[in-house]
Amino acid sequence: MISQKLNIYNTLDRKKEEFVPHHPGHVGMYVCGPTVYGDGHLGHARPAITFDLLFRYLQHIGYKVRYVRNITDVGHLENDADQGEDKIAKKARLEELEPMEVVQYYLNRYHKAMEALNVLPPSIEPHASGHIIEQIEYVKKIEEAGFAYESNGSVYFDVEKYNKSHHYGKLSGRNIDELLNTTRELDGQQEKKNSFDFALWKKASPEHIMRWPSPWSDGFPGWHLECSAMGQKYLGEEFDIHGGGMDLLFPHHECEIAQSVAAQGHECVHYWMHNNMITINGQKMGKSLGNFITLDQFFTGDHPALAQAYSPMTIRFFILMAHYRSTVDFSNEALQAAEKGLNRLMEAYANLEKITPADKSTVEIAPLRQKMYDAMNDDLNSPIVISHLFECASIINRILAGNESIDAATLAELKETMSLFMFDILGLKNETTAASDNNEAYGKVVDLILEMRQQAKANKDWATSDLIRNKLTELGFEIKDGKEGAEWKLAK
RNA sequence: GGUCUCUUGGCCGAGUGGCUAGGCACCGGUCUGCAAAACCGCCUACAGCAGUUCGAAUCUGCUAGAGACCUCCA
Repeated sequence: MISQKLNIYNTLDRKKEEFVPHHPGHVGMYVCGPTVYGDGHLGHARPAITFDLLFRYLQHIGYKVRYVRNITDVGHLENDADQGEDKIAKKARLEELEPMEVVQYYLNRYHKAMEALNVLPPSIEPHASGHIIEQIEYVKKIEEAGFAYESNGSVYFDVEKYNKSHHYGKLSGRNIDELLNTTRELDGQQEKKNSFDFALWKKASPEHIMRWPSPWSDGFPGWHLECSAMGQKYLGEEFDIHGGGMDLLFPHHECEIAQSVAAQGHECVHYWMHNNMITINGQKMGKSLGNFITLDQFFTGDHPALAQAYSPMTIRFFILMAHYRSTVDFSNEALQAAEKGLNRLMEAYANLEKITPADKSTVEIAPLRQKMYDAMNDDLNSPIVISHLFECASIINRILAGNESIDAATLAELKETMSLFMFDILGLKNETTAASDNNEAYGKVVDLILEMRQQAKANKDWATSDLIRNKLTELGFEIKDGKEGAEWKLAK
């Protein structure tokens, strides 16, 4: 166990707090996962990467973490549908597929994208559709506690009653009076006592495909229930961290708090963490606005707004270059800057192999290492960690240029520190070397060509030398001339 | 309309009362046959106005602009 005092920003109090786990040595964390009825876009990468960073760091500093990230495959209403049919059911009818076929298709693609982004799989990835019984039981508990009422086969949460003994709106900083006039007309509104009441169970209309039997009606669980039910099932009545996007703060997370307090008499989450949005032209990238770019489109470059393809690691690095609670604006310029910066770090790391240790060291690594820990402990300040990694890169380059020297022990420390923060904690990985190192014969051919160029240079045959270099560059190689011959690598 | 947040150099993006990150781009230099890469140097900003303070990008107020949530959305 590495002793680190981690501070995280708790949305509940709007300030940074020291993280103290409920059970010493263990962390339970729940993060709202995707609704799998479409391809993941850049916005989906943000919480995945943010909480992957937290997951990795918590494990690194010695916690045993159970990380639950759900898959939403039922329960959300389609707002543009006349009868409020289930999103997945609607998509299924359009494509004439089984609802679960649609779910499986997009889930597979989601997993593939996450793997490409080097996002570790969570400990448990429960499906809402696999937890209907738990959700029904949860509704019963809320009913027994007197905070729910049945109306025409549906069950609603009685917000007004709840608010008499608790504060509905404590997380999002709202109060019930403000909500009175600002709630939208929805299907089933006439069944509710108040417009701000939310559904715990919805009776299914005859054409609704996804439905389950319940004490109240054949129907489906309400919008906010799955996270409460599955969080409790796998992490207990009280657990440490609940994460998700800021756009889920209200009503989703607010309702979760109300549900858990109603069902079990107390709150269950100690730290609420929210990642900010990714914007495009200053506006939130989102499904409803139709301004999203899918992750696959980024990887292939196949989108009118993209000047080029961006590798998964460029996307990951781009997201980590900003703090998770800041908005980050998408642009080709910013992505290209991230790509170049990442290459620089990776090259510097690879260049560690070329360093010959000296007797004395003119550089110190320990203070840098501590600064990186400090940054992580300060609410996961990944941009600061990255700035120190660039400092490491600069040190390596200065050593190679002969401006600094390093002894063997410090060199080992430098390598270990960079590897720890770049690969283990930030979760970056080297994409380029893997591509160029894995075919020996092919590499030797390139070496041979460069040897021939070296001959030409020795003969001062600049025309031939430049021709070879230009042709290789055209083919996507990057040639670097050094004192002892040339080096090459495959440019991306 | 209500609630909340943001506005940092050419671009991206940290930073919350004095020590003024980092990346990308630009420019100058070293190196090179020429380039590239690398190294050295340069660029020193905090929307505007007023206030608090010995001192403010950082605190307070006002003004302007932008965004989020209030409806499924990461």
